[in-house]
Amino acid sequence: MTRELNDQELRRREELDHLIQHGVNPYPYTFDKTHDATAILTNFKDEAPEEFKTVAIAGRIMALRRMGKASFCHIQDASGRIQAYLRTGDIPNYDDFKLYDIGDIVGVKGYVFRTKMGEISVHATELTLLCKSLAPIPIAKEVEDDAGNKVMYDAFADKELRYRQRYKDLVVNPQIRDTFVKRSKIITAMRRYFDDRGWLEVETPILQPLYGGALARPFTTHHNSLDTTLYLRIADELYLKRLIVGGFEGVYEISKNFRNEGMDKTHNPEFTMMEIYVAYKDVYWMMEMVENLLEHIAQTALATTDVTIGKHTVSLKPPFRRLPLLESIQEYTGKDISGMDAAALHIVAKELGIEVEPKATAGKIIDEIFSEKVEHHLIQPTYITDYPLEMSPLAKKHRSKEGLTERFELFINGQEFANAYSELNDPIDQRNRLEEQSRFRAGGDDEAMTLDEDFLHALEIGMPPTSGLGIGIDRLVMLLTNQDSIRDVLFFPQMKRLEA
RNA sequence: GACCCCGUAGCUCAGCGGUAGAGCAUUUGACUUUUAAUCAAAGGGCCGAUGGUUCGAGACCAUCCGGGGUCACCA
Repeated sequence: MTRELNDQELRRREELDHLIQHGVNPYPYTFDKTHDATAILTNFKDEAPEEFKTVAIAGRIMALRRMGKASFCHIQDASGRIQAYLRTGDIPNYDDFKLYDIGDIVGVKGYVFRTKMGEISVHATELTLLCKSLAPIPIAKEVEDDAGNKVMYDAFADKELRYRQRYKDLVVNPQIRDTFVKRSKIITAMRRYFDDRGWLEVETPILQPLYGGALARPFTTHHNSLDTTLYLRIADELYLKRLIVGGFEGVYEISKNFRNEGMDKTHNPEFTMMEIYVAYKDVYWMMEMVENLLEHIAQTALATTDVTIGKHTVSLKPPFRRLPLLESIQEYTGKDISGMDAAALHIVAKELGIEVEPKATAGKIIDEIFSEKVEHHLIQPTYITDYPLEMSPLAKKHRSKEGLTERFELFINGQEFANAYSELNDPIDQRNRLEEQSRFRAGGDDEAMTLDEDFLHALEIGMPPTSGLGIGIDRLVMLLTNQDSIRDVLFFPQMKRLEA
């Protein structure tokens, strides 16, 4: 498909042709870069300019001021921006420079100096075109007003275009790179924490013949050779547990999960989850591990445990508050619902002004009350513990509290961040619970779990006592980078396809 | 899925019934230390799409397509 070129695109193609006619390769192979822009800016000293007598920088031209026989441009590399000064006579190809544009990638060799206006710059002795840009980029200009505030002119602000063309967003709004650099640091810190403790990073199938380990609608696909339906995983859980059965004592996986559900500020159809399983541990051990882990990550990635998110400051310093689910409801509603059956809970929900479906089970109603009345209060890190059995088909029964499980969810800033159990390893109990899920499914709950015979067989071989945890990485990054939309922590968030 | 807002030049936006506008970007000219460089001139648009109302629609109405936001769904 060809598309009509606008005047700026046509002009750049003409310039490209001219450069080629002049013997310039507009797309050369390498450039020997010696310095990052920021390294020069921070290390250059006026009393010792000889330390920067020959530098080679490379990057994209982001601003261009031509003044006849001399020009200034700003060159942006991964570290930042530095000004280059180009003068006829100093470089042999100054005339070709007129065919360069904002957006072109260039290499500049030269010496560092400070201009009359005080800006540290590179005085070019060689100029090399490294990539001719054929499409114009938006130009963001930033200036400080009299009060010292930064004012943006012509920012690239259209969110749709920024998400669809993230490459352009990163060029024009380089400050957003910080979020993604932090994302990488967060994941690296987490990985290192686990590796240091001897737990093994593993990979398990994304294409699964049965989906399980969570309650969600899957994406469905088809394998041609096997002529069979496969599902994109909604969770790693059942495969990681098989590895614990196999004898590994600590395994974790950081990977994409896929859920075929609504999209909003905290949900993308593909998202990154970390799941870890450690043998011979229970959920109480896991609480201590998680709070230490989060402290470690915050210290490593942010150098502080006090995190600003929206209007709140959250402290990730251990220990985190622990609050049983039913007590949390009592604390925020004044209602003691312990021991109530579904009928009694329906009445309580009505008193609290919460609408629930008439056929809702006790677990669903409790969850509804929690979501409506408690969750948004949980700003500081809080472990909600002791979830009802029917809400937790893969968690071990509580060792002392009837009808409850050994489970916690971690809430921060009113959102769920982690979910963990003492993992159910009794194969007979597990079969009963999954069969109950099957009955929910038959009753119309299309998100109830499927029964995975092979997983049950693995449990029959025997899984040691194990604690497991899942942490939503995207939300963790949002928390630690003070972003309120998941789209701002994903390079390429899911968008609707545009018609041709 | 419901409701509200948005879609006009490469970018950011104004125009809200009467000949399509501004700033930046772009082009041409001047300028060998500029800083949103400056000065002078110029080009650039199926006003998201399709129907309708009207003598006349970028504007009003309807539908559709994209996006943002609230809510619902996501235990």
